[in-house]
Amino acid sequence: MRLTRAGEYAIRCVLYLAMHHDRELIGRKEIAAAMDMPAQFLGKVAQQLAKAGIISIRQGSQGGYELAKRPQDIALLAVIEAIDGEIFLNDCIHRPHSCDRQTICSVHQIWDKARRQLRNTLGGVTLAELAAREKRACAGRSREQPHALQG
Amino acid sequence: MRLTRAGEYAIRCVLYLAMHHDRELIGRKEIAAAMDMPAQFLGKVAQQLAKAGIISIRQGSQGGYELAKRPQDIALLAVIEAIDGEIFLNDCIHRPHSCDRQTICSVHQIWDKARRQLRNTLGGVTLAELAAREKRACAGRSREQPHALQG
DNA sequence: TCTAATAGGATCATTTCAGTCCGATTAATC
DNA sequence: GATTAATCGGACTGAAATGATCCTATTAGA
Ligand code: SF4
Ligand code: SF4
Repeated sequence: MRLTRAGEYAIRCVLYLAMHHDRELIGRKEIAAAMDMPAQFLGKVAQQLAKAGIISIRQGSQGGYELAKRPQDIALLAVIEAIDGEIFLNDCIHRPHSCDRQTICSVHQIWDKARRQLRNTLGGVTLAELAAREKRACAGRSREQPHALQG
Repeated sequence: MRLTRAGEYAIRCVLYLAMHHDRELIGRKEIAAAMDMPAQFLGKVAQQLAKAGIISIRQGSQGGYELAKRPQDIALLAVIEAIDGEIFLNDCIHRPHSCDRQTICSVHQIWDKARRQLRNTLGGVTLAELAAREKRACAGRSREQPHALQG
């Protein structure tokens, strides 16, 4: 019942890209250093993101990553599911064959409802919103600095 | 992002107990057979449920399990969390130390919201409701049988 | 051509999961 | 009291997922 590390890194990566959407291409190492993750691991994650059509990658010297769509067109859910697969709180939702009793199971419906709710929440947030909020938070923090360095 | 097998078994176990709440004590093997799970494994799960105060266990000959509270006082969430631990979609929610950027992280808040929503949904359903719905579904199905054996 | 970058397959250590085994313990019954 | 039927609970195991890292190939700018 938790997000994998790879999923978390994927989010950090695209969030960084969204926050620097004005720049064309951003190198893997820069992203990894800024968002605090292993650069090699990010490479793996990025490949999956590219396959899912969320980012595009340029190889070779001066290569790097960039968003394949506009930040306001990428939902958080899409990023997560590109890495960790579609969200299914309980297996029986995904694989009907995994349990015989689902035709009468009252719990099954709860899982279905919970899953819809969760995917809805994550699907309703775009990278554009997240990046904007993040920038605001950072700005707020630097403005605060003279008053309260301890934060 | 999924329920463990142990959690699923725990739910099945307490659901069975709730559906037979009129009987005093029910043997482990009977529950395991009826709800289709390994009896040994159920033993492990039951111990945790007992520690969490959800069921009580009687040892010795003619021993077995029973609900420690009324079905309407046991939420689905409690059963799940007794086995799999408190639900945290993302580690940073649980362990603040696991990520430095959470003070400014816009994604953090989304996880927090999603988690609250999920726990709310699962916390709002009691065993009494589930058992009642399950019984109704079974009754409905047996009434249907003469008409459509294929289901 | 040289060099700086990613691609992508192989590999590996650790942890989690799912489950089993088995001796110890408990309590009803003979 | 002995037998028997049940759970307790710790040790153990195999399989899979997770979280990486390593290394060679490929790509493309200078
Ligand atoms: S018992 Fe119900 S909730 Fe559990 S796996 Fe089967 S259908 Fe799903
Ligand atoms: S970056 Fe944000 S969401 Fe991710 S672990 Fe850190 S605080 Fe949590």
